[in-house]
Amino acid sequence: MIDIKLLADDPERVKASQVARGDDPALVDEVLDADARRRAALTEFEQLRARQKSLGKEVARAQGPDKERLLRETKAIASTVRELSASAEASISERDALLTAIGNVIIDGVPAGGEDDYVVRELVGTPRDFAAEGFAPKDHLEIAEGLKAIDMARGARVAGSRFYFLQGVGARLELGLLNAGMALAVERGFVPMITPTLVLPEVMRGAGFIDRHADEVYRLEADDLFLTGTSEVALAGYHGGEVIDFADGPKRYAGWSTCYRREAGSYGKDTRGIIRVHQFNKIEMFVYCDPADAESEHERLLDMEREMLAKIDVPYRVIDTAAGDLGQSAARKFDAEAWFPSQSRYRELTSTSNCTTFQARRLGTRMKGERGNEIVATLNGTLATTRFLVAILENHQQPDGSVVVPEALRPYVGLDVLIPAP
RNA sequence: GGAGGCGUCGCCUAGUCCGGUCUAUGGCGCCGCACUGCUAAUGCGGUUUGGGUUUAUCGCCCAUCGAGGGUUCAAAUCCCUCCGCCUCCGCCA
Repeated sequence: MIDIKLLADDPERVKASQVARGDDPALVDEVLDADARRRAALTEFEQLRARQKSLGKEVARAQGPDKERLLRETKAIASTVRELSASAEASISERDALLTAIGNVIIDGVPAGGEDDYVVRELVGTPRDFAAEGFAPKDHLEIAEGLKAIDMARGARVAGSRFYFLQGVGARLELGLLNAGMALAVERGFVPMITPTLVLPEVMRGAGFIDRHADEVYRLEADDLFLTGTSEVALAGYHGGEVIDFADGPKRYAGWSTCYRREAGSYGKDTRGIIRVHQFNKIEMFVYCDPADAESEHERLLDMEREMLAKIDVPYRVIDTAAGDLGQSAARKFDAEAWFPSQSRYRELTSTSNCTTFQARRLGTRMKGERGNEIVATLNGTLATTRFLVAILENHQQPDGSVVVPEALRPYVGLDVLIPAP
């Protein structure tokens, strides 16, 4: 949720952000109007409520006819107090409904526009020249089938489309990758966490996954719980409602979890292999910090992602995502996209978002500041995920169908080369 | 799954039976001031969080006793639902 004070103090800035996102700038004034109605309704209620309370005290003290008279008076206003209370509450809900429709205010420098309006920040490595090597690159699934590393058909039989089994060297590669990621996180001072993957509605909402992503999320109706699509949700809820002490620096966590996504809006997209699936594993970094440190923490997360991409040794680029392609909570987002030889293009492998105070405000996560308790900033970023396997398999494939394990992963995978099964 | 107990403003705690001087008691901790060569001790004052009013301060007001409903002129207190923790019983990987 955005800070209502910012709307009042600098409405033009918020409107500019809305325009850059392709959202409606008129919302800003609608929220301000709704807030004025909220204050008016609240004041009206509070004044009569104060009257009711002071009458109540007199009632307690009074005797005889005085008491009768006071009781008549206070009984007369009771129903009005109730009505005013209800309309004050309604005015708050109306304001909040409008307020939650406004996305986080983008950071200066974020490119305006939609999905295709990103700016490439850097380009690392050079795609392999398979033609020069004399063979055509296979896609990750073809390679994986040769290695008996991924079984899509049985995945579909057991759980439906977009499910799969990782088996043999595929399972070992994933475990090795995730362990390498966790080791890096620990080395850099992140607290390793294995998080709940089912959370309460309030946590799901707090993390920002109900308002705009509702149909991408699995919900267990019988228990009113949600399956999380990332450990970001549980880690965002971890310090919900708390006042954090940053004396020892930001709180940095690395959450390991299985992730579940309905992929409702992506029928027919990336149907082959494990690029887009309903269930996968991921190590997600999550940081709570002083808002003043948020941008430097964002760079730190991006550095972590670069290190991880260096470990798997694939060509990649980093893009500064355009405003319209940001999540509701993000003020800026950097994606690292790896080269997929089978598609001859870069595809997202990691994504790191600076949510500034937007997410923490809804979650009620604060810190001791100079002016009392202040809302903290939160940031998140991918460290390693199942999709990395696609990039590893395709970029390190050999003409004979084997795949060379990137050197940095070998101690974790326990293999130097993945050899096709007989 | 069943039975019972508990949940109070950082921590501990009084208050709940029997609704109204609860503007929630006291202690610990913490902050400020005084006294003192320093520390300690002592004394005095302050110390939930959000919101409204206010240029701001001071102040005043509203809400907040696990959460949400209800009863009532009035709820920490009575009723209902839910959540969490503890004890016992049952079932079970």
